[in-house]
Amino acid sequence: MGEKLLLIDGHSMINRAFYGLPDLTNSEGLHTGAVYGFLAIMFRVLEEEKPDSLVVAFDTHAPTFRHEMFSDYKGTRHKMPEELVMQVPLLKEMLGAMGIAMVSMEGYEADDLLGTLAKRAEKEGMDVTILSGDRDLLQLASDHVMIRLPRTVKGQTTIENFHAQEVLDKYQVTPPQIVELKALMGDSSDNIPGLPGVGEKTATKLIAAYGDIDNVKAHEGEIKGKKVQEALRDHFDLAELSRKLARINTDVPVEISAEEMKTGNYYTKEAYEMCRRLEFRNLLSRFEETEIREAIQEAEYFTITDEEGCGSVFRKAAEKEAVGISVIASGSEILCAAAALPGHEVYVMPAGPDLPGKCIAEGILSLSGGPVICSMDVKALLKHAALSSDDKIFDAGVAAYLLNPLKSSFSYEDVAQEYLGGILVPSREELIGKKTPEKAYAEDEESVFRLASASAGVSLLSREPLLARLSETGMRKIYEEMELPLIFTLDGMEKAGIRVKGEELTSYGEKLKVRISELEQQIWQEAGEEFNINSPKQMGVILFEKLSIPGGKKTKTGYSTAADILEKLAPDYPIVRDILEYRQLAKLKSTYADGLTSVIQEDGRIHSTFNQTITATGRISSTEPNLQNIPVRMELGREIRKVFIPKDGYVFLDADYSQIELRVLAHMSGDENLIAAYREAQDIHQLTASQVFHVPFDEVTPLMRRNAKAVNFGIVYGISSFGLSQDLSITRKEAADYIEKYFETYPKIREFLDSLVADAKEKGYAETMYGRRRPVPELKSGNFMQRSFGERAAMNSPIQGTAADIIKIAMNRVYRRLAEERLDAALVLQVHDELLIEASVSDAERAAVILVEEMKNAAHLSVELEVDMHQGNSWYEAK
DNA sequence: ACCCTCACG
DNA sequence: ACGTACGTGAGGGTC
Repeated sequence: MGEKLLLIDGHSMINRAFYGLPDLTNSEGLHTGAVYGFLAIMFRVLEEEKPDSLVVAFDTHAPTFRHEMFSDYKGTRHKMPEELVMQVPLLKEMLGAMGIAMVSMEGYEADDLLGTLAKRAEKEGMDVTILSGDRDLLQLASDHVMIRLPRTVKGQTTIENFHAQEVLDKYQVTPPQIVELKALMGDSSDNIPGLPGVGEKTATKLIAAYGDIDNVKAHEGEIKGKKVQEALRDHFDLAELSRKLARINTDVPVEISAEEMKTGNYYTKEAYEMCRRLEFRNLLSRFEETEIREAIQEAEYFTITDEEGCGSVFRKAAEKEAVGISVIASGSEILCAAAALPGHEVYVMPAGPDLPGKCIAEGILSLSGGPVICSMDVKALLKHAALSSDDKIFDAGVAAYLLNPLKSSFSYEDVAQEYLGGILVPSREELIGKKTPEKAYAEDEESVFRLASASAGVSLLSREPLLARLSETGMRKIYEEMELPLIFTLDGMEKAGIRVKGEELTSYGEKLKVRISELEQQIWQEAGEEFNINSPKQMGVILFEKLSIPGGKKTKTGYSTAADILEKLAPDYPIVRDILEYRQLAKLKSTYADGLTSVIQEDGRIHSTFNQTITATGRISSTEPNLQNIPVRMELGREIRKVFIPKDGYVFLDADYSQIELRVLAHMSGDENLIAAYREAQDIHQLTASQVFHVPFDEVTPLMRRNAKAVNFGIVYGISSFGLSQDLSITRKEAADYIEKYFETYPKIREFLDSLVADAKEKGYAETMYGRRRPVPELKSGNFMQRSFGERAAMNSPIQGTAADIIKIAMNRVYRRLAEERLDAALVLQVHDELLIEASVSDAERAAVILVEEMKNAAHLSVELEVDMHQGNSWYEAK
């Protein structure tokens, strides 16, 4: 294979990085985002291409031969914003520090230098890659010159590659003809003039048919379209000029030796120092973790296809200090697994005739008590191998979540990007696209092997850097003592599931269906026409246009038909009342009656998934189905809870914290008044009303209590007078008045909330009592709305998050004690401040004591944690 | 894919 | 002036 040369279009790439990525500044206020973006993509391409030589070309300030030809020519260096101009010397300094060759030459653009160097290298038999953001470079593509154009779609950068053939495929013209195209259509970004009336479509058609503009001119008479004919006749000189401007000069007298271009070690001391100065933390780890990069790049891969081989892999793994494991499965059936061992070895084990999935599972289980078992998702692993909470495990997904709970997913490639210095691992998307691993496995085993290997490898290699970051951020303790045990607690709940009376759920649905049909007819009659009541758009038109009900616009897309709007209209319009009832019933039927029925498994139970790495605040979430939003507030919906029942001979124990968030607030703020209120009161909202409105406790009216309760909620959410006014349907002024009175009564609460905001502004994150962090980047926003949101999040997250921490502690303790004391009882649900246990009748009493005790004692605050517990033969009864 | 609506804490 | 309460997930409609 020939030598490989990588050429980078310096200005176009830094421009791309500047506009495509968020700006960064270091602590001295230096703008660095574009430099970072440039380096990130450069490293990515370097690792993909592994070139033997590398040159970065830059434009100069001086006018070029094109300006001499055409005074209006703009070129690529016009009008760069100051923040970007400042970064060019920084980039050059960094490249210099890394020993990377740079070229620029007065009178020529970077394009011309790239073209010249590419042609020369090609002549010498080298393969050339040009990295640029500028499509004009496509004219240089050939069989040995590849143009790579990065594109960012939804935050994901992909690179489009063009040899001559791809140019032809995509543009219907050869690379040299790109110039002819531009001659006809011009280019507004360079200010290259085009022929009037000729756009991309016409230009492509003409060049594809005639080859070049001279031949187009020669056949002027045949060309359809009077306008185009006229343009060719009157302005052909313009096209000739544009062609000259567009054509890259591949014969520039640029001098650079082969020796200068040779790649060496980029990770020099100078470059390291500069990364420190610019605060490129991700890049820094590249310098520190070259061994890790080598590990991935130089790992040896083995495929194991029989039991014996599988056995020896796990025996070998058992001797190691740590091992990375990933499993690809279809339901409960293992398709393949990968084990990554220290020392750059990765074993892929596809299940097959000589290697049953069960053996792989046993192999994983055999690691129990041995090495640290590392995985991107330990809970998923537990579905195949029931490791114990005493085993040493590392969960890279959970660790990465704690370090940044705002990310939507914790894939191995993200973890590699952030914590392994952006080492190159094939991304999931590249390997299997949008297909499920199951489907991809059926089509192409190999790609799934690589997926499993990458996942296992990254989980192993990321352990040290992730643990180090957890220690640095003070979250090592909650990782180890709260989140790791929780994996087993949640796994237990998922495996337990909850029994559901399927037939009753169905008949409940049918009952709803009858009433829904009645309402539908009624509504259509009242509307005077049939329409889709489920469509807010159609309903908006019916209500606010056809029936001229006042209530006007609300959303961007049209009329709001949300319940709070409709409720205000209900007293005056029967149709609105019917719609509200219809909506309620339709929701119950689709989401709950039908939705839950469809997820009842063969054991007659529903097994939800409890997600530990989703929420910004530290709460858990529940999916497929969501069992944390089963109706309770309205009686009709609440009835659904009657179908959730314990198995025969068992009962439900349901315990929930009473106002845990408000109690957390009382404790964290240290407000003596609120603390005292909790120590005395039967009813905190009534007492708040009494103190805020200055009336004796016994004279608090229901309305006053309701208002005080809303204020209490509002405080927890990060109070705003607007929000409160909406909730209570009062004016903003009245709401502001309530808030003011509240803060007068509980002065330390105001101080506390202010301090949360100030703290988060300074540190960039909000923090729970236990040290769990939630970044709040919105606090830095110049946008008032965004910033206000950040302030509310900074007030709410420590409160909601601390409550979440407390119930996690309680869950783990309950789970452990039920097991240790060998009670016939299991946790089955968590609903943020509520735990549900299914206990055998004989052990119910003892389980109840454990449940209440552990919940109350999960934290010792300056106010008691009060717990209400009920027993019942359905969730409905136990609540 | 995104919006709207609505169920829960 | 800005036009919102905090945190979730699911279903249905629309483009």
